[in-house]
Amino acid sequence: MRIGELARHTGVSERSLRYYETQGLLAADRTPGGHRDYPEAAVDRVIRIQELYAAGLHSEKIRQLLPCMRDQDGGPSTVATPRLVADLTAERDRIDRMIADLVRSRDTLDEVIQAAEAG
Amino acid sequence: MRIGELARHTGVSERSLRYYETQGLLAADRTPGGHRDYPEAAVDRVIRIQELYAAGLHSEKIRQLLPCMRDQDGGPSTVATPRLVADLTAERDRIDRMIADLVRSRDTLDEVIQAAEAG
DNA sequence: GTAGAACTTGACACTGATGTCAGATTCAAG
DNA sequence: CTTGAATCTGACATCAGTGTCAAGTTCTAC
Repeated sequence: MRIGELARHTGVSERSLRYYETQGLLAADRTPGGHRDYPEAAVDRVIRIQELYAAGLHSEKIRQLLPCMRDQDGGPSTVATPRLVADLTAERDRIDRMIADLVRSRDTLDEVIQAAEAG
Repeated sequence: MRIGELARHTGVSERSLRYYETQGLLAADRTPGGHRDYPEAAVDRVIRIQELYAAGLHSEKIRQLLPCMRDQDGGPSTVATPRLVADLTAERDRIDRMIADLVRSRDTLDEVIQAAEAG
């Protein structure tokens, strides 16, 4: 799969896909001419990466995390080191707080929206 | 209440509190010498503002939204215009998607953490 | 082989809330 | 008063992913 197709399938820009590669998050084979050639599994991986970015993780953490994730191919996965587990636990808690904040904001918006629709 | 105390009570930096003022989000009385003097209700308001920023709303949207929120004092609140309601509904849906993404990321982290603790 | 679409690398810009620093002023307590 | 803590304004930096443009190369279909 070429980069344009992958971009279309994931909704992630080509620019970002190339950036992910420089960050060591997404490998690609190359055609003889140098064009990137992605496997099918790249679609799921890119979506995961995008989600983790949205969750506020930085490239480095994602890079450490990815090999520990259960692969869609069912391939072998590395086990996280204690240090990484500690980091990820902190991230997990941060995400929990973020979710709680978002729910409160959503409730705030709902309240205003409903007040307007009722008025 | 002075800015330092407000910062301590809300966990938001003085820098940010001054910035909120420039954005029209947070008004303050002034002492004769020019120091800001906040009412008690500012604490709740700042926390709300912070949550809305965290939810990805920009200053302008928050500025439009704030007068429509039910005030902690139970004071009168403006009703959102149809245009604003449309905007807020879009934001609400975006936040919903964001929450769903975060939950997926949290699950991903949990999976890796649990795999490490089991291993 | 040729035209046009797709891809390559590299560089620069931007966003927008927040950190930080400097120099001046005000406040509060002794 | 005086002194030190707190606050003021203004300016500049930062972060990190992403947008965008340029000039050149490769791919694909006719």
